[in-house]
Formats: sequence, C-alpha cells, structure tokens
Amino acid sequence: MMGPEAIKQSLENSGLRCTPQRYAVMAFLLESHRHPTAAEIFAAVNRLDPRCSRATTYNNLRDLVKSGLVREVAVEGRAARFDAKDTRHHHFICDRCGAVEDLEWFDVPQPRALGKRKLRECEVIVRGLCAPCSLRHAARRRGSN
Amino acid sequence: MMGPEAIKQSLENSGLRCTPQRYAVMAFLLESHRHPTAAEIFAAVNRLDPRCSRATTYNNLRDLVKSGLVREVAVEGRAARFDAKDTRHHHFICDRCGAVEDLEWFDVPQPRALGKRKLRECEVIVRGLCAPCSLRHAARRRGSN
DNA sequence: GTGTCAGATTAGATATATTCTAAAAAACGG
DNA sequence: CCGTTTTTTAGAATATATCTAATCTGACAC
Repeated sequence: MMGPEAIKQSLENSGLRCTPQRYAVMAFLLESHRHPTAAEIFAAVNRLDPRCSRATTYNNLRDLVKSGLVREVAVEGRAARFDAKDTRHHHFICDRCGAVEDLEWFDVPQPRALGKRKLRECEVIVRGLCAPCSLRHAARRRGSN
Repeated sequence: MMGPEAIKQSLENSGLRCTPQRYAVMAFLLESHRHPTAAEIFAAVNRLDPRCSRATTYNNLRDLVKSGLVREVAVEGRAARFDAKDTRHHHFICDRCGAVEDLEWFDVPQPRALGKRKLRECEVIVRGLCAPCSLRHAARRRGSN
C-alpha cells in the first residue's frame, strides 16, 4: 500500500497540487478495490467531514484521469467507475449488476491495420456474470428463489 | 449487405416483431459503420418521416441489444454508441473526439483466474487518437494550427 | 367483421449523471 | 503582504436515458 507521503509525491510528480480534497479522493481510490462510482467517492470522502463538494469530486477525478493516475471505466447504461491505476490489469464487467472487477494482467496481441491511428493503450473487457450474480442465477434456475 | 427480407428474418429469429420503427433502427445501424449515438439514430430515423419517438428509439435499442443483434459501446464521458453486431470485431476509441471504430477481429488469450464468474464475451478496447485527430494533433505541434 | 389481448408506440415528464457558472477561498512566488 | 493562479463551492444547467399512462396495432378466436 501507498503511504500518505507517497500519495503526495505521486500527485506532485503528475503536476497536481496535493490539496486535501484531491488527496482524499486519491487515497480512497487506492484503498478501495471496488471500482466506485463518482457518487460513491463523493459520499465516502464526505462521510466524516463534508469538505469536498460534488463539483470538486468530479473536477479532481477528471484531473486524476487526465494525469494518468486514475482510470475511468465506462459501463453501458450505468455510471462510470474509477480505479487507481497502480497495477496493470484488465476488467471484468457484470452484465447483471454492473460491478467492475480487476483481472490479472496478461499481454494482448498487437492489433494490426491501425493505419494512421495513434495507439495509447489496449485493454481487454470481459463480460458475463460476477460470482455473486452467477450463484444467484443458478439458484433461480433451480427454482429455489 | 443485408436485404430487407433478411433484416425482417433476423428480427423474428430473435423473437422480435418486425415493426416499422424497429426495422428502421436496425436498417440504419446495418448501413452505418460509424457507431452512432442514440440521439443520432433517433434523428436519422426521423429525418424522412417522424414516426419513431425518442422513447421508442431507446426501447428498440434496448431490445436489440438484449437479443444480441446490436452491441452497445459505452464511452467515458460521452453518450453510448451502437453498432449492428453482424461481424466480430474489436473497438478503437478516440481519446480526443470519442469516435468509435471497428478493428479487425483477432483472438484474445483466455483470461485465467475467473473463479466463479461466468464468461460471456471478451473484447479488446484500443485507445488513442483516430486518424483525423492524430493528423490534427501533429499539425498543431508544428505550429501550423 | 368484432372482441380481445399482448406487445408496441407516443409525448412529455421525470430521473440520473455530469458539467458549468460565478464568486469566494486557498496556495504560491516574490 | 500583494498580485496571480489554482482550487473549491453551491446550486443551476445540461445531457442522457427512462418512465408513465394513454393510445394504437396486429394476430387470433369467435
């Protein structure tokens, strides 16, 4: 895990001031491995002491994404989700509940025929049912629910 | 390309009635390779004859996605985009303009450690700058813009 | 034909997610 | 301190998508 000093460092290395609000957003993302939505981050950061407005939460998320410290994952029909980009990984998205989970990194074959496009990154999105939804689904099919 | 009869067939094979509005949405997606947003589909389908309300456009898109005939691509910070799922392909998303483009299909290594999750599909998202944005970006850096 | 019923459509209201605005506060460099 | 820039703020505004309740349609039975 990253200590407070390390978080401050990584913000400043990316050209971002370490404000209390920005720090709180980043720290929360680093300790949470659940890919929270902006609304969840806003709520969590303000639980004890409401020092971070909604606009600031969104502004800081955008700055963090632009600087490469945070990744935004768009999910069909649902709010975007965020995670601290501290480890390289792919994503699993649940068809039923929209949960986003990390998948262990593996190399992806380079796509051919990119033409004049400029590649930045390349990730795999796996879709299906997450473990809880998968179990609930199986139970339902047996008629026990 | 798919003829009118074939479109009708594929709708009915998926358990969907071939209504004029649903047909129009499907036909538009099949002829357009630009991954339109729901708003663009709504506008296009109504250009000639306003017989398809906004709600119907969204309803039909959802039905088509559920039945597997259409794919929805969520893009960070932008409206969802849709394409007729007639060929297998991956997606390229432009960081700058949000355009979604098809990339030739290639096989993806099966992720390990899926646990109790149930896999449905697996696609690659490539990010970067699309050709037009890439050229404009290069021009700007030379100071000519 | 007429009745019936499920599915489909509609306009507009509503909900949700995100961004904008303008002003105030905080941080920085000198 | 002082001027400047960045950041924050509350609430308004926008964008996107869904819901509501009434209406329409087409298939089928009679």
